[in-house]
Amino acid sequence: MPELPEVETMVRGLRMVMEGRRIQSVRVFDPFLLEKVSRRRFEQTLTGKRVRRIWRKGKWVVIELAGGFSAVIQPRMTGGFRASMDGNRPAHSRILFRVDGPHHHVWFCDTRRLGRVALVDEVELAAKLSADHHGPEATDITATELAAALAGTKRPIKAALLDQRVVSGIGNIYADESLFDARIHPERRANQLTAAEVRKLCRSIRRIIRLAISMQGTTMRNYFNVFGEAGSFQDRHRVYGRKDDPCVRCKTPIVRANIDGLLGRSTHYCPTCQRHE
DNA sequence: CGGTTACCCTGGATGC
DNA sequence: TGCATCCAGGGTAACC
Repeated sequence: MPELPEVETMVRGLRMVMEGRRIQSVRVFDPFLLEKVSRRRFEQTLTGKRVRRIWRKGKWVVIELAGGFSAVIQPRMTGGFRASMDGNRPAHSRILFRVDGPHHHVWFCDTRRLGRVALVDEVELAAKLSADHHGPEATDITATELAAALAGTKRPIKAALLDQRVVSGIGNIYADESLFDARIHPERRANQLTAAEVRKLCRSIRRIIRLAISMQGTTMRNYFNVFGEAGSFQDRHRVYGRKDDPCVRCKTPIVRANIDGLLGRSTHYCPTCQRHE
């Protein structure tokens, strides 16, 4: 579920409960999520290590340990962390990190089990976070960078925005919201946007993603931060989840459609404000 | 190579 | 109430 603002919120919470602390134990309840590492090695490698730093790249969480190893977590659709002071297991909890702070228990929960967890050294970490997987961050991508990434592809602009190598951190919600803000139709071919449109889209992306971070992300159904609190950016959605509602700019009913090349994900837009020409 | 598709999972909502 | 069907904010391998 989470896109960049939700993952950023997640990471800020994790820092409060884990950063600088020592991991006392790790328990993997569902090894299915582990990527190329056994349950035993994952648990043993993390146990006893101090958490040096927690950060994110796009929608991926990095828990950096003293000594050089890092855990890289991809929450994908339904993954998230939950801190607690007692040992009660939350629903769908898959991994437990016990630390030496007041929030002794940090759980990784994932309803659909699509999330992935890797254990990497410095070299593997650099490879995982390279341009093979991630373009510039949506929080600060420049118009020059965006223009360069879009020039080479005739895919629909929305498909390009969902490609993490073009811009890192955007998912279905923020793609729709950014395109509405920039008044660009989601099916426009990426390489046919004018320079002015690319600049505008770039500003919209940065503005919306930053605003969403300040509002702790979007909670539609099951995203909550580390402390179980909902975000509030859903109150500012202009198109996502607003099918048939009047456009805030022109009153035209918002359309929800399936467009090609998006793996069946739904697309919301205003057919009047976002013209296809 | 760029672009598209199938698929990995589970559970809640919707429809009959 | 029960059951079938559809849908979900992601990412990647395999394919054309």
